[in-house]
Amino acid sequence: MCWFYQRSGWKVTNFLIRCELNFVESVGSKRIKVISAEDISLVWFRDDLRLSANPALNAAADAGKPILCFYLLNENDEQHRLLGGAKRWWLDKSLHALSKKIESLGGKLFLQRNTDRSTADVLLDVCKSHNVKSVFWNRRYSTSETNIDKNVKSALNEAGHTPSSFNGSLLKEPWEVKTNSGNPYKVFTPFWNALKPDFQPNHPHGVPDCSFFSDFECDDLRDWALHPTRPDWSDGLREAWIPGEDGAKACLETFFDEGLKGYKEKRDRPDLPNTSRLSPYLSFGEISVHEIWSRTLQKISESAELESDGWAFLRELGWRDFSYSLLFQINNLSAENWNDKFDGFPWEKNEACLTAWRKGQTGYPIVDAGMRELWTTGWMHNRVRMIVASFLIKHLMIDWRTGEQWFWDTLVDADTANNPASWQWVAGSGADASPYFRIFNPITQGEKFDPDGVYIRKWVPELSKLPKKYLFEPWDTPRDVQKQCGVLIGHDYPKPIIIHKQARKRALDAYESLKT
DNA sequence: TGAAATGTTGGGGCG
DNA sequence: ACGCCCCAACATTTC
Repeated sequence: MCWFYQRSGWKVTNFLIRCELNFVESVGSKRIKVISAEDISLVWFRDDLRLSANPALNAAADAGKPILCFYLLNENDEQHRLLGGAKRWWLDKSLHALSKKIESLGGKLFLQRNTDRSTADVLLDVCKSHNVKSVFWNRRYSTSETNIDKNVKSALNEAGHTPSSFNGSLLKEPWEVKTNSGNPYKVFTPFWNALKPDFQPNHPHGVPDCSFFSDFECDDLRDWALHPTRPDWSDGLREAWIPGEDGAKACLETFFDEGLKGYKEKRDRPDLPNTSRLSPYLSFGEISVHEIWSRTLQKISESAELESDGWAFLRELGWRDFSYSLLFQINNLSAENWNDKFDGFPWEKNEACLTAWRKGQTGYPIVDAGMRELWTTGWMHNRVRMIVASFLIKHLMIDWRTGEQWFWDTLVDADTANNPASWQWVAGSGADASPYFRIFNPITQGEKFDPDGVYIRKWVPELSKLPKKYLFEPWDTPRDVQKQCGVLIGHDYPKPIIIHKQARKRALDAYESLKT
């Protein structure tokens, strides 16, 4: 069982406390030197771990002063949601890549960890110590993050520094897309129709010409111990991903070469390579969404047959902005139902079922394949995310927040906005949400979207020899066929933990009770 | 960016 | 030739 809980809450917390002590012991010996007579600029990297097409960095370059590149690992959890295990792994690699890139340009990334002070105090210290005049960053959009950033901004202003912020991660700022009456959209399609026509990508091109400030001592990334140990469960992640800006660019090109053509239809097929897999890069800001937009438009203009596929892909970028606009409007999108009717929903507590879901042992092959892909690679195909989410929420009737938290811990692309917005969409509590009575059938969804069973056989190898006829409902396999295929249902692979038809009825009854 | 139940239609088998 | 049944295929509605 140990492997299983390694990434979840309390162990991570204990782990952090250990590291915090180490840090406190070692920090006293470090002296931050103040050597520069000339003032410098600071670029505060957060969810924008890239040098190219980075508005904050470009603005700093335009200011003409040497640039101090700064990253703060915020583990002061009163305000900030701690990263899950998979993202901590990714962050480690991404910061390493960013450091190398900055070093190749003659600079250095200032790494600092924050466990007990306010972010504003940390920033003020750094600015004072290094004679920083101007501070540049790209904006974040959750309430907890905007609160932090507001505090930092006013603290810097009071102390005589000059903070300025930019849009580095969205197509448009949430407050820029409004209905005629001036309110934010609550339905995706009109939101998209309002955003799409006059959107002009405006992130700068390439890496700006600038000089870096690197005369400082800072934390060693290795001491942050973001990489998992005891056990190191990250092999599957390492095989699946190349975090960092170069990996992001390579990923985009691969998608253009192998996935874009046919995207509109095939993006729903987990057995095919037609999704972009850009989500983790986007969530860390390793690639500019404006750059993706213009490169896609360029592809469309080069080849007319990519028109509908290209726009289907851009529309998904629109969903990302839509999620952020919801995040921006609500105090805590991962904790509060967007639609407060759901506050009274009779969620079930069932640890055994929850564990089976997390481990990919529900007895429904398409669900288990997805959950195992997630555990192994830190990622899951979008169609399968909807299926497993629907299964947890509607078949097991477990609170969507529980699923959202599991995804937060295990996804390399766990996104502040997309993750909770999508869970709420499936639950029916979200904006423009899937109607409550839309309950995925985990058998027919498998048949429809993994028609040859390639995806299921890959991730649920114990079923790999089953003929297609039984692959989606393995419990119906005759005993002798089970023996021939080397899998005993109920022994080598679980019987379904819940009967679809009964679960469907139970969910419909529960949702019905909301109305009264 | 569903699924299931229910309703309708039309062709073929058959008395 | 006709009515009747069966049922697949499709359409509509209901959850």
